[in-house]
Amino acid sequence: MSAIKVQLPDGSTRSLEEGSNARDLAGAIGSRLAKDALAAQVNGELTDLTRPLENGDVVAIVTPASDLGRDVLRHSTAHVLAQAVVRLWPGAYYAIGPSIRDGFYYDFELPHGARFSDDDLGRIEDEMRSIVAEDQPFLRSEYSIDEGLQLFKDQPFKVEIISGVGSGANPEDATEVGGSVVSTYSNTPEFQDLCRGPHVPSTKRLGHFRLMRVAGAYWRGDEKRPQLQRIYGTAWESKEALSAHLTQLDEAEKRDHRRLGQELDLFSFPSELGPGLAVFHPRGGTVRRVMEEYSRTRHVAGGYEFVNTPHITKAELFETSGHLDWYAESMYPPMDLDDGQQYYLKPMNCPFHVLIFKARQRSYRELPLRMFEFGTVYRYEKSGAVHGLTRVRGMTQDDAHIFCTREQMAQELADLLDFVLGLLRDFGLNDFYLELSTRPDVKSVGSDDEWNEAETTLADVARGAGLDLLIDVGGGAFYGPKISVEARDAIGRTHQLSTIQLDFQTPQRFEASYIAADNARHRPIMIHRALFGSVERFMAILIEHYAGNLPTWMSPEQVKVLGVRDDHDSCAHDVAAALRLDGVRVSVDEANEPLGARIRRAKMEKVPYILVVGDEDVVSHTVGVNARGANDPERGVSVEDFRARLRAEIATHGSPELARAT
RNA sequence: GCCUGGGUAGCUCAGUCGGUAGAGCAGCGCAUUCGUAAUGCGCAGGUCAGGAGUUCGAAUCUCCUCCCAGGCUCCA
Repeated sequence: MSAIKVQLPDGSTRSLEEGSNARDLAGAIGSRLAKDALAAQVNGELTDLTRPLENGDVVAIVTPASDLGRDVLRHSTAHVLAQAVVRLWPGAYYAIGPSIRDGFYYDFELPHGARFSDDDLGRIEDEMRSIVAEDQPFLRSEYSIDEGLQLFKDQPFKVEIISGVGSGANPEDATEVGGSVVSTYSNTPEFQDLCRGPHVPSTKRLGHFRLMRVAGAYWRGDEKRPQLQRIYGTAWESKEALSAHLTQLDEAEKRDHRRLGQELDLFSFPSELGPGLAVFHPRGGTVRRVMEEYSRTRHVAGGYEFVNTPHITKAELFETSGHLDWYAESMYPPMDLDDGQQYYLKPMNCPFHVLIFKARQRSYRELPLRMFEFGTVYRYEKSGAVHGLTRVRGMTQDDAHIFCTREQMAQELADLLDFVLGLLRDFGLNDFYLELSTRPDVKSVGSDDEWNEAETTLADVARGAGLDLLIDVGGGAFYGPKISVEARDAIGRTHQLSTIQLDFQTPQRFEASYIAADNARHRPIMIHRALFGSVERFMAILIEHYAGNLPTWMSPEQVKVLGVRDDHDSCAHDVAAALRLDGVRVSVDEANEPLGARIRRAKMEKVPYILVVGDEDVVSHTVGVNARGANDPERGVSVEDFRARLRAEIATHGSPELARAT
């Protein structure tokens, strides 16, 4: 009997009989591993356990509690979902069912125009559990393209995928099939699915899943093609992991900015105004004001000048800029005025800033010229796209446009990236990576040379920042590529925040120029940049990042002072007055309710500091300090000490709580 | 825009078979004077999202519109 040798991830080698597979290997290593094994990674390629190994292969056994393992079991759970749906709705078409972050989905079209409703999820889940209990093996078979077409002749979506692979029309289908071989998995003769694999050995290895929701999804993500119904599920390697995930979803829901916005009385969306139009209440208005004031201060220091522009304009402006060519659909419809002119609400600030640049002749000595505006724009977002403060129809951008020479742009961009990251850090975000979005396939203007230069310049700047850099192919604006700063929040979610776009086109379209040292006209280049993105969205992200516990410097109310009895109220007012001298936002909650009730209310309002004054404090000029997030209140803190502490915390934008939590 | 689900007091929600509207919190009034997350009693609060229809009778059934949620598409 000849033997083969395979290499393990730790570098050691094992001898196996010829024809052995990864399951045999796992068994040879240990019974525990054999029991856990879900799939294998052979020379970097994910495969079933049953595929025969070859001499010299590098083999890793994939187990459930790993990213690859979860991926495999989620994918297999998606197959079980499809099988369950076909059992319950004979004749259902099933399209694709990949694993995704935290789970999986599968897209279906039911016969006779039937549709899933939320109530169906329970029955489907029950059916899936019986399939799991039946301990069905996942068996792989391989066919030619023609055989595959015959096999799935009753499944139009599968036929399209197989034909697509044959013709090479959809390269991404190669992830469903594999090259020119059509592979399938069947658990029982009743259900067979087109799939590249790999899968777990048997359905009994699954089971810690839950179907989450049903949603519409266009076939191949194309809104012109039929809309299928997608069922989303989550699946994990253990009951504990599943329940931890569900708990985390609950936690995320508790910090949802829409919920906190209501609970903390920050903002609302009056239905009288229409979708995606928010009003900021006094408390939310305070947060906004603090954010804007801080941003202004930083921009002054950063060499920006401040401009203002109107909210509506004649159509001509957006014809020149090109926005009407690409974005007319998502602009509010024009107003037709008596003079025959059409006026639009502005969806962008940049063309206005170009006009300011053009208002007089410019010299190279003025460059870089940095114009900043909190510019309110209106975009007619599709009704299904609006979402809380993060996707609205009226928003204020912290928008600036920098006009500079080609020689200046690399340095200017590098300085800008530095400026951006510094500002974001001041708001308490500090885990970043960058994304470079390149020229879109169709929606774009300009020459290849210009785009190449712009992309190369941005890429160099991005790499110079020393952060991870991802490439988002085709994700740029129509006039130029962009760098976006992505930030991870306190619960690990990532948000696209600042964008920096390099634009050679707009100055040309508007024929902007400056006089250079050679006494000739030259074309400036333009950098578009927004740091918050929009004030509304950035506020939403911060609210969720801090779970509503905004750091003291941003809190709508920073201190609440409570007297123990009503004869302490005047002392409470004195303390508040002293703090107010320091610019602290402070109020007094007078003692006509029990202290505990007032403490509770202040806690629910997430006030950073609750000060209590009683008999001892009146005598010794002290307060009791109940800090948000601290375990125990302090007693007998001198008013002067507290003032100094608070001043320092506010000045440094400190967040003792977040520091405590991490 | 499309698919699914939803809209009852300021907020969170209950409301059975179609029989005429309910709780807790918040608000207001009175009493209570208290040392770190809920003092007691009382009062007031509703076009059941809006409109049309079926019915002796509609929060409840049907249709249309508006708004919200989760997705898909889109996101300068």
